[in-house]
This record gives sequence, C-alpha cells and structure tokens, in this order.
Amino acid sequence: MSERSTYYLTTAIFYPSARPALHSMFEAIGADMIVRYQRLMGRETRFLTGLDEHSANVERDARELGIDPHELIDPWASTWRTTFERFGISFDRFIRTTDPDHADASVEMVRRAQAAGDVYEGVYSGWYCTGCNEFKTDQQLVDGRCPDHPTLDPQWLEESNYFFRLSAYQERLEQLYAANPSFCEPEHFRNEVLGWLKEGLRDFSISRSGTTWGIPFPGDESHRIYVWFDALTNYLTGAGFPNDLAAMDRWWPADLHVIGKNITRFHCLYWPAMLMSAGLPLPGQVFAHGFMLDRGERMSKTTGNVRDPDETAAVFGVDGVRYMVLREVPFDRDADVSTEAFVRRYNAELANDLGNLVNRTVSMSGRYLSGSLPAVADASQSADLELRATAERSVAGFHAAMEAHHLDQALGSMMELVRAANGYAEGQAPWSLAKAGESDRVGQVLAVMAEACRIIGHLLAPVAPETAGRLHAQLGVPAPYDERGANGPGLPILLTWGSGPSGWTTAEAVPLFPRIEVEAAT
RNA sequence: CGCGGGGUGGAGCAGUGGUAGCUCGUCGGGCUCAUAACCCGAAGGUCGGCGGUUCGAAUCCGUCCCCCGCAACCA
Repeated sequence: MSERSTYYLTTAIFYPSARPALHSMFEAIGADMIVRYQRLMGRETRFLTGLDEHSANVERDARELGIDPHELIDPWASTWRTTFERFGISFDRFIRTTDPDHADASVEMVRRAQAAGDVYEGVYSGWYCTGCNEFKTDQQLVDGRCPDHPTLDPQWLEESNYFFRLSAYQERLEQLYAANPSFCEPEHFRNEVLGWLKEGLRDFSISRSGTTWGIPFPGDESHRIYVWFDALTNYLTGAGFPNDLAAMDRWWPADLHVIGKNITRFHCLYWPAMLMSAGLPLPGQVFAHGFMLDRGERMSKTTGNVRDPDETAAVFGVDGVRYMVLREVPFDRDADVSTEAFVRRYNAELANDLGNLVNRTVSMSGRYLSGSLPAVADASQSADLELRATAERSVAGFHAAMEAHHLDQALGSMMELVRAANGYAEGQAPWSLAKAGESDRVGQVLAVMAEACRIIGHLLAPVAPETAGRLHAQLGVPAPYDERGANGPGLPILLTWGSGPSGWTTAEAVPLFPRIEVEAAT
C-alpha cells in the first residue's frame, strides 16, 4: 500500500441517460466503499466520478428532439448527481466532460502527444450509418446493419483523421507489466490485457470530423477529439490538470481507477501510453470489476433488464442496497442478482444476524444495566478471550480483503465476528446470569458484546455509513469521525479491542435493519 | 487450435499434492435477551468426461465436452 497520506480514487465516467440504473450505481457504490475505508484509515481522499457526455448518442437524440445537446444533458446530469448523493456516494467532484476545465485538459493532452510526435494524420475506414451519422464497429452491427436503422445500408467510408501512435509504446507497456503486474487487477483481467499486448498494439483514432459535439481538436478545428483523449483525461481534469499545479502535485498520480471489466483495454493499455506520451506519472492501479447479471445475462438498457436504484432502495433502504450489491456480487467477477437472493441475504445477515445482535445487546443493557455499560475488565474468561481473538481475526481479514478490493470478502469477515458474537451471547446467556443474580458477570458479558458491536459498526461504516452511525448512537459511542468517515483517529485505533464501553449510555433499542417480509419485496 | 474466465453437495462460492470446507436452503433439537430473530446438530458431493503421473490428485500432465466474456464506444 502507498505510504502517501492522500488517496485519489476515480470511477469510470458513465454514459449518460435520463437516470442511472442500479448496475451503474454498483461501480460507484463499490468505489465509495473503498474511498470511505481509506478515509476511515486516516487518509485524505479525493473521489472523482461523473458523466461522459460527448457521445454520439447524445448529439443524435438532441438533434431528433430539435434541441441543443446541453438542454438534453443538463437535466440528466442533475438527476445522476442527486441520485449518487442520495446513495451516499461521497464524491468530491461530479465531473462532466462538458465542463470547461475539462476541455483545457483534453486539449493539453492532445498537444503533448503531438509534441511528442505521437499524433499523425491517417485514414480511418469503417461502416458508417447515415441514420446515426457515425461509424459502427462490427460488433455494433446486427446482420451487417445498424440496429437503430435496419432499413438503411451502412456505407463503407474512409475518413481522414488523427491517430495516436500506440504501437510506439509496445515495449514500454511490456516493461510496465513486467515491473508492476498489479497495475491491472484482478489477475484474470490482467491476463486478458497481457494477451492483447502480446498480439501487438495498433494505433488508434483520436479524432472525428463531421460533428460539432465534442472538444475541438487542437490544430484542426474541423475535427473533434474522439473518445479516449476526452474520456480518460477526466481523471487528470479532476486532479487540476493542466493549470492547477498545486492540486496536481497533491493528487496525481491517482491511486486507483475503478472501472468495468469491459474497458480494461483502454485503461490498461491506452491510458498508460497516453500518460507516458504526456510525460505524466502513471496511476497506482486499475481495478476492473465484474457485472451484475440477471439470470446469467448482462444488465443493460438495451436489453431492458435493468433495476431502478430508488425502487430497490424503497425495499432495502439505501444502506441495504449498498450492502446487498457489494455482498452478492464479488467485486472482481460477474454474479447473478435477484430480488429473492437480496431478500434472503438481507434478512439473514443484516436483520437476523447483525441487526439482531445489536438489538439484543442494547436491549439487555437497558434492561439489566439501566443503559450503563462497564468497561471490559475481566480478561480471564476464556469465552471473552475467544471472542476477542475472533474480533482480531475478523479485523485482519477485513483489512486484507480491502487491500485487495475484495469487498464481498471484507463484508464476509465482518459477518464472522457477528456470528461469533451471537454465539458468545448464547454461550454466556446473560439473561440466565441475571436471573441467578450474577450482576457483575452480566455487566462483563454485555460489555464484551457491546465492544464487539462497536467494532462491527466501524467495519460496517464504509458500506453502510448511515446505519453504522445509528448503531454507534444506540450503543452510546461518541461519533469518532464525520459522516463521510473523515477526521477520525484511524481504523487501527478504532478497531483495537478494549477501548469500550466504559462510560457509554445505551439508548433505546431500535432495529437497524427491519426484516423484509416476502410479500413486501415482490 | 484467436484471447481470457469458468464447470466442486439443491443454490452461490472456498480449496493448487495428504481424511472435501463455508454461506444460504432443507430436516431435527435447544434457548427465551432479541427484529418469530439467536445457538447446536444432521442429511446431502464418484470435485464436467476419459486417460496418465504419484504411496496419495478437486489440486499436476494430456485429451475431450459444456457455459460465459472479449475481438478496439453498451458499467
């Protein structure tokens, strides 16, 4: 892990639409868990997410509606931004590639590539749909025709445009991966990237003519900067490039780019080459996540099997949704999601195990101790020591999983402590001790349970920050960090067994995650 | 032979040479602090097929079958 005390994290920028679907939120939620973890660790963080707005679709849709693309996009961007905020995505900037400072950054990146001799004029040829006014890849065509305009014959057109000399970076990229394989994680996606590298790199087109939607290409105003020098550069814009040198110094290079597995080629090959060309340092790592699947099929707007984040949150709550998507889908691979599985998981882990553990602890503290918990004092009981050892194992597992961005496993480590604490409660049976009049031991058992709950709350904080706050409030733990997870003493201190619960006054026990009855979910 | 990933009890996964494990689900028991929650136990697998290496293979080698993704703008 980096020794820097700062941490700059990005998501990919999203293709705009009227509103985000749950599978788009997935990436942002995962990145948010990572960045909140980093804040809780005590690092100063910067978190960038946003929209890739210069797509041909946007221009086309606007033209069909007879409006300016900005008129179309602005309300969409506003909806995306507020939805992200509602889901607790703690971004520092919601970037839009139509932002003025981003044009400066993109132009500067092209200029640097030009200055390095990596840009040349060439001929791009491909199938062109006269309905869309854009080139289509073979993959986009269905039976050789544009799916949006099946009555038209695509034309094989050639267009003069500018290319980036990616082929010149073959050796340097090979050296990059030889020296620093974890530049691209996880390994199975890196293998794919290495395969492409082995096949040899082809130069790629970086401009398009025939459109005015996009950033003017430096040196040839009849062209617009095409995709990668626009989209990828957003990560630099977000760090102050090219004008704010102090910000660049502070935040660049980024520590982590979180992306979807479909764009590894661009982030793991194009992007480092572009940065090398510009004479800029490379980010620490690109992490590609898998996709949420619906019965084995990828969720997409065109397939129509998407989920609405707000509707899902109406059932599970925002924190419930955040937990569920990150727990059900291993971050490094694809997984099926279903409402039934969400309900099962939610009820089993959040309601029955975690929520109920806190509930019974707080409730017994009120009932047997009038809400006043003693310090964890007696270290001689083997059951107490065992739970402490489990807590330490669980915390270690959590850290290890977070370092590798195995978010589902981190949550699994947290659940190990939850289950052990419930088992401890059963074994110690404080309700029986209370009946037997062993009030000192009742206090100790509840103190141990409360201490486990306190630690669980901190482990829960990156994924379910609002609920973690309520958990600590019920225990009576003073809030050690703000609602973004910042300005705390650092997780190593917070997760050390034994700091509580002396002096806490527990509040009324209110279920953190109310059970979901099956009818309510369907 | 384009590249990559995968095939393990009903479901989802872990396990890279030494008696096959976890979560969910199912069944049985216990407890009564708690959100009808919690705890314990049990049943259930010839680890995709075939062949090989080895004292020993889910694991290594060979071969075959099946599923998924990518192939240059759908997260």
